Amino acid sequence: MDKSSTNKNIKLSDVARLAGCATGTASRALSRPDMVSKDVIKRVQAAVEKLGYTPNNAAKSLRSRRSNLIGIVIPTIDHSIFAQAVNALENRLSQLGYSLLVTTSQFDLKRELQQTQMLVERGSEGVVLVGRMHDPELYEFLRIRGIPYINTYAYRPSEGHPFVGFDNSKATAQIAEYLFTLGHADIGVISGATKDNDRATDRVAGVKEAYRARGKELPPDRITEQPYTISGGREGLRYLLSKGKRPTAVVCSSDILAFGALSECNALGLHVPEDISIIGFDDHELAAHLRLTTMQVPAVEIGQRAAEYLVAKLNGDPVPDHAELEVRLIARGTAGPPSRKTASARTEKAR
Amino acid sequence: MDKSSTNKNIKLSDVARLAGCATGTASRALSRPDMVSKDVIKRVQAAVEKLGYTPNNAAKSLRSRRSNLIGIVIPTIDHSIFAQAVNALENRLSQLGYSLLVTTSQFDLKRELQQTQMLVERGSEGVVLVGRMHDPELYEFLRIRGIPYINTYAYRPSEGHPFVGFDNSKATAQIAEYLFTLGHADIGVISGATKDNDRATDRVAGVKEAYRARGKELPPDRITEQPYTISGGREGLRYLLSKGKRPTAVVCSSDILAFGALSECNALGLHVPEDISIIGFDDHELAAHLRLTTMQVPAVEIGQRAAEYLVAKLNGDPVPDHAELEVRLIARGTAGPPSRKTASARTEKAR
DNA sequence: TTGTAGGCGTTATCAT
DNA sequence: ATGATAACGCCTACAA
Repeated sequence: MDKSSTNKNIKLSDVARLAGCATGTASRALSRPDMVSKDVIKRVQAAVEKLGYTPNNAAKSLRSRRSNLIGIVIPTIDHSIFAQAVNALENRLSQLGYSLLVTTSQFDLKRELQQTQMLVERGSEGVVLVGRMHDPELYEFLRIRGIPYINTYAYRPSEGHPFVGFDNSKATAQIAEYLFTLGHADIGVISGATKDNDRATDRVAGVKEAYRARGKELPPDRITEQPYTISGGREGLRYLLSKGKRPTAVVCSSDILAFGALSECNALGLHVPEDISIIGFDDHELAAHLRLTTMQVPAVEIGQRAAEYLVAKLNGDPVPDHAELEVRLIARGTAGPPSRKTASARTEKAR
Repeated sequence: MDKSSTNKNIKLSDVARLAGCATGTASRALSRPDMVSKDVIKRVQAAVEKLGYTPNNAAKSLRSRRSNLIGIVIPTIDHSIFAQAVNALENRLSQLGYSLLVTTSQFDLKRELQQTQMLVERGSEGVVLVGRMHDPELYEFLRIRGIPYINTYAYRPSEGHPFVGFDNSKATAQIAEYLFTLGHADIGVISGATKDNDRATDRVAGVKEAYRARGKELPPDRITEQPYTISGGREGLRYLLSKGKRPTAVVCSSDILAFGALSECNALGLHVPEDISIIGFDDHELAAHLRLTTMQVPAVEIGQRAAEYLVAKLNGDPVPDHAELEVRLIARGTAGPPSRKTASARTEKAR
């Protein structure tokens, strides 16, 4: 390592000169060592080392038309379930020789479109998207440019897009069915904002479908939309309690909401699951700790599979366009049979 | 929007031809509209629209020697406190016209070096680092190439590097001092792995320093290192209880560890804070919910400031190299005065 | 096996 | 204000 030099603009031709060969040869020595003599390779490597040469990726990309960059547009990174997937995605991409460009849509489909275009301009060869509903122009943009992409955290192959994830509405339908089996007949739903959010929308829809499958309907006042926060969950629970007879069970579309609901039950002196059952979604790191019954989401596998899918596509390798991953209902302590006695009208206590 | 064409390889010269001007003029029309006539701008924009032109970023970077890319190497994204900072960093960078390349070191300094070099090869103009201890070669690499960088989540200006963050050892010293003031004299520490992790190391050191400031020493068997998980926290608490008389308070170097410790106390029938005080670090989203007394860390501000610092440096704008951000001890329900009666030796219950 | 030379798409420079 | 031309650093035919 040459310590004194301020070797900023070392280029391959400098390496070649020092190694006593042509630039093209030096290039081959580095990227196709099998096409070059042992001796030259050694000299080139020595020169690289001595000069502290780093390839210029812009030039490489320009010439080779390959950036080795993958982009992801995520609603927000500040969400443990997405963070886990991004982490897994990055690790797998890194192993496969790709780097990850991360950007956020803030749950705004127009912004998602803009950010995707930006990622592509920046050279992303493939794009990871969250959910299944995107601006139609987004799909068109990707199609025209021939950029491979994959929808994650959702599964709806009939829509004709590549998916790695699970069907959100089937997942909550399964939760509701589980509650029905336990004996519940009156279920409330605390949802995150459904606008521009197909995961949230589908999760609410799943509960409705489960009702319909039993020939019933989920009443509109059994659904409340709240911000994805603890206090959103608390507020949601209070809302549900304020509508006449209280539901015997509550399905939350994220664990954070469920934590808030749990917290509010605690504050109100409601016993879980005796007085009311609460079920979450995600299997957050702390769900086990709080004994929350919840739906486990394969975030890590989603990240890994998305990486593998895109890289396979880019290499022209065959790879299925649809991977339905398993979600698993983890029965812990917050859901049980409804209590025999009719729920006493204690809603006034809820403010 | 031209729907039928498969406009992949539209270049600026195509736009220029359609707009009836020279390539260079078209370039200026897009990037320096003030140097070009209104008329040409309009024609160029129309041509861009019609052809669906997207600039080739590799060519742009190669020629202009600017990538508008910033890189970050983070131990893991899968950690709410880092996720928050990355989220804030990305949002701020996006506003400033930069994109973010994210990569992870997995708490390994050699890997951190490699990843940093990779980020720079990929064209990052600036680099965000976590912590203050890095491979010396990393600093050298950045210095030689003249790449601006900033250390985050730490503050030690005497080391001669740019910092935006807080002094981890001062923070835990403050926690220990708070406990001393409450009347505690025997404090245990549950730390994350300190290897290659200056934040963890400094946090342990802070408690030691607080002891020394009072002319005492923190006994080695009052410190345990555990993985950053709930069960790490539980295990850590059990370890501390297994060493003779139990400490009256425990400082955890992250909230996750504290949640585990709390959980274990609960399982053991230990009342918090009557029997034992527990303090965390981070002010995790759920800390308020669990009434955890903890140190609040300005993750969002760290992310924003890091973005602003690097962009200012790249623009040649003056900007201070050191920003010490405030941490704040949030007193909630898990720390209080030690109980009067001598703690009964109930350690055998802790397995 | 190695050298030579042209071009990837853009912006900068120098004219006009 | 605009046009022409030359790089930016690398890779890859093609020639030797």
